Amino acid sequence: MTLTDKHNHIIEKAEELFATKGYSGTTIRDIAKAANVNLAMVSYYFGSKEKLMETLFRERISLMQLKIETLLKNETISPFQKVEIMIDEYISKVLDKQSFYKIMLCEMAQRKNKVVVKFISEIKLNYANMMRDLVEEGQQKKIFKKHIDIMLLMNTMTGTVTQMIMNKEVYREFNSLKKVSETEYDLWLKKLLGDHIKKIFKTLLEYES
Amino acid sequence: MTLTDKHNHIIEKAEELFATKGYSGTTIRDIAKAANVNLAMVSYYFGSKEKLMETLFRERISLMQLKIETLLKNETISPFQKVEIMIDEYISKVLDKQSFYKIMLCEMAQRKNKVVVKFISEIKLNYANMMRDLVEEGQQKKIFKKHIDIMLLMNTMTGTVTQMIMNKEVYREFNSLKKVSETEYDLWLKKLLGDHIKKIFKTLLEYES
DNA sequence: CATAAAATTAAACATTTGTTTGATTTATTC
DNA sequence: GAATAAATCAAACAAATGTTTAATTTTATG
Repeated sequence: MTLTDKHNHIIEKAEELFATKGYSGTTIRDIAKAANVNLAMVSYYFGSKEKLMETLFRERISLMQLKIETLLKNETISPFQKVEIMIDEYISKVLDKQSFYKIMLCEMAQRKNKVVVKFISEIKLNYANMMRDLVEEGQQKKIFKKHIDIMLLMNTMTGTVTQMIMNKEVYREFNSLKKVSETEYDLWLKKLLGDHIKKIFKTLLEYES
Repeated sequence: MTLTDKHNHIIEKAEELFATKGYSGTTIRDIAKAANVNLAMVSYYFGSKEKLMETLFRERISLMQLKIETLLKNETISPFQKVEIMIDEYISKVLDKQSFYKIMLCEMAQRKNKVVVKFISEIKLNYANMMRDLVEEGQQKKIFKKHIDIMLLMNTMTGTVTQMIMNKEVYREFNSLKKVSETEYDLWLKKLLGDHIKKIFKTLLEYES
């Protein structure tokens, strides 16, 4: 099924609404109004509300895939530099698609839609497998420690990023930061998260020198 | 408003349902059936579905509060040992109340119910303030580093725990672990998470020796 | 331009929703 | 034990829900 501009427009609006009101909390009428199309169009284009959700996931998940084949082969950069690149790429993707990540989070908590859960599990495994490849390279070069719990490590990364996004307001309040624009804040957050997670990964991965 | 056994029974069932189906995805009929009471009883006892949710939060949030006044005054244990105790206590509470934490997560992502968002923000600030006190003690004793981002640190803890809970199945699959009972797995998870987070906190808080 | 296909619409459909009602049963109080 | 209050119930309510229909408009095709 190839998606037209109309499809994508509806998906975009649905994504925003699902993120702020939840799947069940969002009505087809909400989506139709936000997308400026007739109520019947949603069913006409996607079949049903559930199928719209699944199409949204199919569409977004593919964008979320990390690609490191070329990165892995590159001999000019160190294993940990590769890990750093992967961290940066992950943070960029999440900050770029915050709405979708919120939906993913809630869907994973509730595990209601089996198709959606499968998508999320797959991307989780994809991330972990990439990281495993990177870690194994570092281990073979005797730079990284043995017995690394890859998925625990990944969950520290994904968890930290998720929490920082979901608690932006609380973070600002606690640190009494001045109000800046959303994009400006996100840019700063990207740097903060990158440095923080890299520091954690460094101590967990590398041998003390 | 003092809660009777009947109140608590309905709250408990509602909690389970909200966690697995979401707030909007759960109907009053669902709750009534699960609690084995008449449909009208929910409104009779709580006023409305929304007020039931808020009562649930008021009830659970108070249980979640960390208490460290006595801990802070205790001179016989080191600042980092205090941090370790706090980490253990947090993990225990979350693992004990996984359903509620899932609800918190989704509610914080959606920020629809202002009363609920306020409760969650308060507990977040409560945790951060406790940690700030502990960190400041360690800093005064020249054991902890300066310029610690308390809330970033806390979000790494809460995020890691959350992700490990939400991705239990994926974790097991990735590590091809054998199926054990839920409680058995949680006990093991508690240890794993405790060690992991303490290690992270140690490197982020203490000066290298 | 005529015809077929695709897109769009308002209206209707049957369910499901949260909440209320008014009667009935149970518990409490004097 | 009568009177009052609290708890429970089935039924009803209007509003909202996802989906479909059948008519109309727009677009594409020869």
